[in-house]
Order: sequence, then C-alpha cells, then structure tokens
Amino acid sequence: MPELPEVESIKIKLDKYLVGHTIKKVKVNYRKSLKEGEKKVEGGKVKGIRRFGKVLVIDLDNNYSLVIHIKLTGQLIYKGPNLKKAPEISKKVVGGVPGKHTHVVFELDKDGRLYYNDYRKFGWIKVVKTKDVEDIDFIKKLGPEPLDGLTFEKFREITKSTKRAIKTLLMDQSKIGGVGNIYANDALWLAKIHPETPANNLSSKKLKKLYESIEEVLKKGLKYEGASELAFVMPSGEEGSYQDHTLVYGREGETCKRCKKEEIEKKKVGGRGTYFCPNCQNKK
DNA sequence: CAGTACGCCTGGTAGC
DNA sequence: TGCTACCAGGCGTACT
Repeated sequence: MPELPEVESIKIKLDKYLVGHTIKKVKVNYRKSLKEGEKKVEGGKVKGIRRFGKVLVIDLDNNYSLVIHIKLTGQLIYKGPNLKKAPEISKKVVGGVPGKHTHVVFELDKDGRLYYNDYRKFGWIKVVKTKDVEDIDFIKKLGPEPLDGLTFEKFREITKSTKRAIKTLLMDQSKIGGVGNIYANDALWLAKIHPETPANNLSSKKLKKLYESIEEVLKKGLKYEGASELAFVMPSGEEGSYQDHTLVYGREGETCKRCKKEEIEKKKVGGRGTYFCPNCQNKK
C-alpha cells in the first residue's frame, strides 16, 4: 500500500510533470473523493509539490493547495506534454484512464490532464488555502518522519512510552509519519524483532537496530520507486519494483531469506496482515 | 487518556 | 460455469 517511498515516488514525478501547468478546469465525478472547493483551484498554476507522511500537497500560485491522500488504491495519472513518450499503463490502473474509477479530472493547459483514480474510494482530495495546509488534522497530528526529523532519541522516547505491539506502533501515523504495513514488516524482519513484541520491552541495542532498519528499508523502497502491490503506480502509469525485493512482506510460505530454515508465517497483528520468520524473529 | 472495534469500498478468491 | 459470501486495509470515529 502506498507509504512513504510510494508517495515520495509520486511526488518526484509530479514535480517533473506538473510544475508550470495551470489548472483550467476540475471535473468531479464522485463527491466523496473531493467534497468541495474545486472551483478555487481553477486558474491556479502549479508551483511545487510537497509530501507530509503519506499525504501529497500540490501548491498553486493563487494561494490554494490540493491536499491528497491516496490511501490504498488512489492513483494520480498524468497525460500531457511533459511526458514525452506515452509509457505503457500498468494493468493495475483498473478501468483505464479515464475510466470507471476516475473520480476527479484536472484539465490542464497545453492539453494536459491529471486523473485521480481510486477503485476502493478510500482516498480523498481537499482544497485548502496554502497557509492552512499544515493545520489540517491529518498533517497536524503526524509524527516525525524516519528520513527527516526522527532522531534516535525521539524514537526511543516513543517506544518507551507504550506496551503496544511494536509493529502497531510503527504504523501509527501520529507517532511516526509515513511507515505502513510493507516497510514495518520488512524493518522488523531486518532487525530480527517479533512484530508483537511490546514496544517498551525492546533493549537499547534492538531499538538502535530497528531505527537503522527502518531507514534502510525506506531507502531501498525509494530506490525501487515503491512497491506496486494492490494499485500503486506512478503518475506515468508505470509500476515501482520494490514488490520484487521485499524481505518478508507478502512472502508467506517461502523459506526465510536469512536463516533458510523456517517458512515465513502470516498472522494478524492489530488487525493487519503481518509476515515474519518464526525462527529469526523470536519474542526475546 | 490509551487502546481497540467498526465502517468506509470493491476486486479477487474460496466454496459450492 | 456462475453465483454468493467474505476478506483486505489506512484512517476517522465511536466506544471501552
């Protein structure tokens, strides 16, 4: 599911394609995706793209911004002059572009288009004044980011303050911003920590290893431009490739890459599918 | 206050 | 084959 590396990969592409374009018209096909205010962005020229955790912000030169959370299956697909050759659109773009899951269409100048697809309709787009972006609830509550601002001291403080399962804590956006299921699973495997270990039971040594592991898996995710499982694609319509390089995520039944002794197990932790090696990641 | 269950959605899949 | 029932999953909300 789109997490920090996936959303950052989208951001990098949007920076390339969108900046300089003017939004001419916005068409909303499904009201829950964009509730109100779309007229306010018409006529605005894209100045830049920002990311806060898993949220994207498109800043315009008319003092308004688009804040976008693509949740599980949202897709932002660009067509226009800044994408020279039309790439092959992944079949993960269910229904096509535009298609039956295209809920919002941004018509741009120079005959460009930005399509918002979302087949499960969990994602949202908000129109807010640029100066108010950091005041919207989701961003205001967001914890520090692993690759930008989360120090080890802060990480230790967060983990020491609760007995919740470490994996659930890693995915709590109000504690740490940007980590979701894929990278939480992989970081815990890399640090050899059982996902259900109470956060405040981890030794300093384990914590340090986990802190470094989170950074490592996120960087690897960025290198491969995110994991295209479910519906993640970049604005070009192309997939990322981290799904081919996950450490444990999605590898139920496969032999552990490290110990080569046990098979990866899957169980629910805090209601989420969780993968781990019962040999490497013991509870001690 | 901290922690958890539920609802939002639809494509995919298991079971018949 | 075709039908139904159920599930995943980020996050807001309601509840304990």
